[in-house]
Amino acid sequence: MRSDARRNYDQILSAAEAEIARHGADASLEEIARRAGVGSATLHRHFPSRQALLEAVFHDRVEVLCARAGELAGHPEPGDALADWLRAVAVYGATTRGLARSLLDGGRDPAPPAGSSCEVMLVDAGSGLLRQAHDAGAVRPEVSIVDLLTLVNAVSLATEGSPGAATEATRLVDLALDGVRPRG
Amino acid sequence: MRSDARRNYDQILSAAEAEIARHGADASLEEIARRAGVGSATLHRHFPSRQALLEAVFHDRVEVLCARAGELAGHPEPGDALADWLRAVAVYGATTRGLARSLLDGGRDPAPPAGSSCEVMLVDAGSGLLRQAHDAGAVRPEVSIVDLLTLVNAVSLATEGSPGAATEATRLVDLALDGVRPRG
DNA sequence: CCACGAAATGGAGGGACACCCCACTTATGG
DNA sequence: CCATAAGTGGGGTGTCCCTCCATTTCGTGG
Repeated sequence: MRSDARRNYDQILSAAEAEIARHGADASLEEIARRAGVGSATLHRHFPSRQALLEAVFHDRVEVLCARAGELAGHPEPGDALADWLRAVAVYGATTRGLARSLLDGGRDPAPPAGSSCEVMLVDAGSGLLRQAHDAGAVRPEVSIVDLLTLVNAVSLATEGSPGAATEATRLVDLALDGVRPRG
Repeated sequence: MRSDARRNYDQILSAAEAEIARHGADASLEEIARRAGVGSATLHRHFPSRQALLEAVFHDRVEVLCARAGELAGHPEPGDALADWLRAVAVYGATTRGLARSLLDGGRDPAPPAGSSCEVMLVDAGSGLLRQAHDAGAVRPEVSIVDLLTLVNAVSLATEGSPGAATEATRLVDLALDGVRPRG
């Protein structure tokens, strides 16, 4: 990759990060190009679709979440480890504008870039935690990782943008984990 | 209201219904006006914002849901009645393109039209069912109707458009009601 | 050091959209 | 029947996404 191309790529990415933080997943691509100091054609060559740009912007953050799943893998209480991780995913999604929406669309679309999408990364990272939780009998056997991530992402989506989004998202995830009906 | 105005209003509404069913909440307002056989200015006068149009389109359907809540009010098992209703709301949202999105945005926005929005209608309708369920001890006391509708709407949003959306939505609502953790 | 080919660029332009203005049409009550 | 106010829609503006292509820039082999 030529050095000027790399420089432009990075500038676009950081402009996109700022703009998406301000306006969410629907941020104007032209405005991003403008702020990055490049022409719109350059943006479109580096990122052929809006989804591609979103994935690139959120890739680092999602990687952090995946790393957290790795740390939690050895936790003595697999059920708590899974719950902690799901809460973390929900909070990230609820507080990072556009992420939840991007994950939702990314999971729906024909998923052009094969297995490297953010959604796939999260599924892979969560699968291990869920397996351990299953083995420990801490999670109903019929629950899949896709179920859990769908639910958590839905919560992120629904709470994103509200004041106290993180608190709200955590509450709702806990509610789904424990159930609406009282125990006992 | 003059008779021709009323006629145009109705034509816009039915065109919007068809177009939103085809393209979701992002349907083109110009296309709706075109299919209704009116100018775009007419559409914008009758419905000052996209949200206003969506609310009008979904008003009837939401009313049906509210009526269903009324029917379920006298059910001998308040917990089951609430669960039935929440499932119905989730299925409606998941199978009616654009509804969930509309409810989400409607609940977030400054809500211009005071208390007549679809979101408020559902909150009102659900409050009675939840109170009865609370009294019967079938629902945790700290759970509010807004929590439940947010969760259910989130599920609708996340499953909308997928094949078998209704089944998927029902599954996830049941999961949230019973909890991810097994009962003991 | 330089010239050259490939890589990269960005501005212009096409097509679509939301929204607004304003000259014109039409329903309706007296 | 007609005056008037309500209602209309075509066209204009500004924005957006995306593509084409003439031009510039990089990096390398002589």
